[in-house]
Amino acid sequence: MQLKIHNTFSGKKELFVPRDPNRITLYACGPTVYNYIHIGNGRPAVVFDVLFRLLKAGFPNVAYARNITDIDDKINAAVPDSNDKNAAIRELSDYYSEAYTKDVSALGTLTPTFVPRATDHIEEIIALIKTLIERGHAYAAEGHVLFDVPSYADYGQLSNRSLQDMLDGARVEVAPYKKDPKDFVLWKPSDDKTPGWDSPWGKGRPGWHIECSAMIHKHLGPSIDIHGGGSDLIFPHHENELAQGRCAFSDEPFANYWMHNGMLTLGNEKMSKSVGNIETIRDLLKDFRGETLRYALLTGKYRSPLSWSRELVAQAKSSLDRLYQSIMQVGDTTGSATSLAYSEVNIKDLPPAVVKALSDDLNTPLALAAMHEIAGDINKSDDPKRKAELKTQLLASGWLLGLLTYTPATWFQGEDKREIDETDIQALIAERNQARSDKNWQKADEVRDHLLAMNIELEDTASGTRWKTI
RNA sequence: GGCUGGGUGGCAGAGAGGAUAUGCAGCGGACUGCAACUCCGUGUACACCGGUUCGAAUCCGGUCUCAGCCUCCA
Repeated sequence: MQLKIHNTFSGKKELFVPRDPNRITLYACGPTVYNYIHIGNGRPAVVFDVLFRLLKAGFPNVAYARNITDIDDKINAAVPDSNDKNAAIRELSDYYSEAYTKDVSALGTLTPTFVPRATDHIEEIIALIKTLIERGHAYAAEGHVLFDVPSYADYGQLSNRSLQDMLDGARVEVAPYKKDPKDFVLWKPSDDKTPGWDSPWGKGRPGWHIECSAMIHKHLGPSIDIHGGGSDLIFPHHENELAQGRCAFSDEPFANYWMHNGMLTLGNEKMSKSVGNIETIRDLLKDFRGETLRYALLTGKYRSPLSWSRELVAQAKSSLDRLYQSIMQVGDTTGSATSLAYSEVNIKDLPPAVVKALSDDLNTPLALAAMHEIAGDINKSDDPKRKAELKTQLLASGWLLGLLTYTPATWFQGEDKREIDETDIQALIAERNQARSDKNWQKADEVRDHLLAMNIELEDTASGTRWKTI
């Protein structure tokens, strides 16, 4: 597979050369769990899920880790003071951790190979901090341990900024125990109301950044192929992860390729909790299927900002309808019914246009266009054998993008929005068809309008009358 | 101020020196009892100003403008 990846580190599109073709390693930053995630948080989950699927189709073994950060001061702050605040914090992070998994699963993401949680890796984190101190890249001060930024000459390489740039207009926190204003916290002291673990530096908890370095090391190794996340993580999160990884583990690149997805905007501004312009996946799922949301997320290239709107989702729904319509046209009797049957598909059995698009730095809009070409060919062909072949291609492509997971019947006749049950629909259709054979058009139209008022649309085909929920 | 990446038809969004992107919506036609689905047809689209070139939306320079990061953020 000739996969090209835009590498944030070099700022260029590069040919992907695995460290070991027999074990591809991919890490994507997951959420800090203290509330429901919004659709912008879902983007990296979906984008790196597509990458995971593509890699799986091209390589025998792909190890994909997507972490959950369940120790953070924002989580602590989200819980009111109480007798057992620690237990309450744990409960909260457990709850939102499950909510996260549920939400991204609704977006059709596969379960990653590893879903490590920060609090399950305190030992590794402490060991990592020890190593950094031993190697002269970190120091303890007043119960804290700090990373010594000036000790790492390459600091700033990933985010392409010089130390001087960072100081200009800097809003870095200047604490008395810091040797340098840019030094960042690896470990900080905890009081009784804050979760903490015993450590050589007293009871405390890890800072942000260090948990990712530790989990990557444990599950994937000292160096990995691809590290991904949102573009807002480039600095400082990934820069710091990189510094920790390089200083602790090896002189090899911490990650060979860094990939960053662009932000979703809502109303000309980045969707973010602090601005308040968010749409949670929970809320969106009340009106749309997860697959529709996923399609909407994939209509833009992952690196570009994507302006989110209900209209975008509505367009995604119509576009998916077209794909499902063409599959339905072939009929359920021929071949597999959904893309789920193609989970073991190999790159060589997929439509070249789709593979080519995705291999070019995950060009999902182009891949979707290729799928629509296939759908159009299905509709235009009158050779049943050819249609069946094309349907196979379409569904296999669907697997790669995580779409077309429904049977057409379920897609169009799903129960989520229906206000009438199926037997009644069938009875009304029979009534209307009787009226039609009597050439009682007025009656026939009345029945059709009646159904339409209940969001049921009819299609008279050569093989009978079909209905769908709109 | 520094660093990124953008500005494409009503909307979304690819492409990237000479090509029909694709989808949604609209319009005309075929099919249909009428529709729906589907098919066929349909858009002087590439922010602006210069330059390079036989030829530029695509390259170069400048202008305007938008978003992101520089602080927690996906």
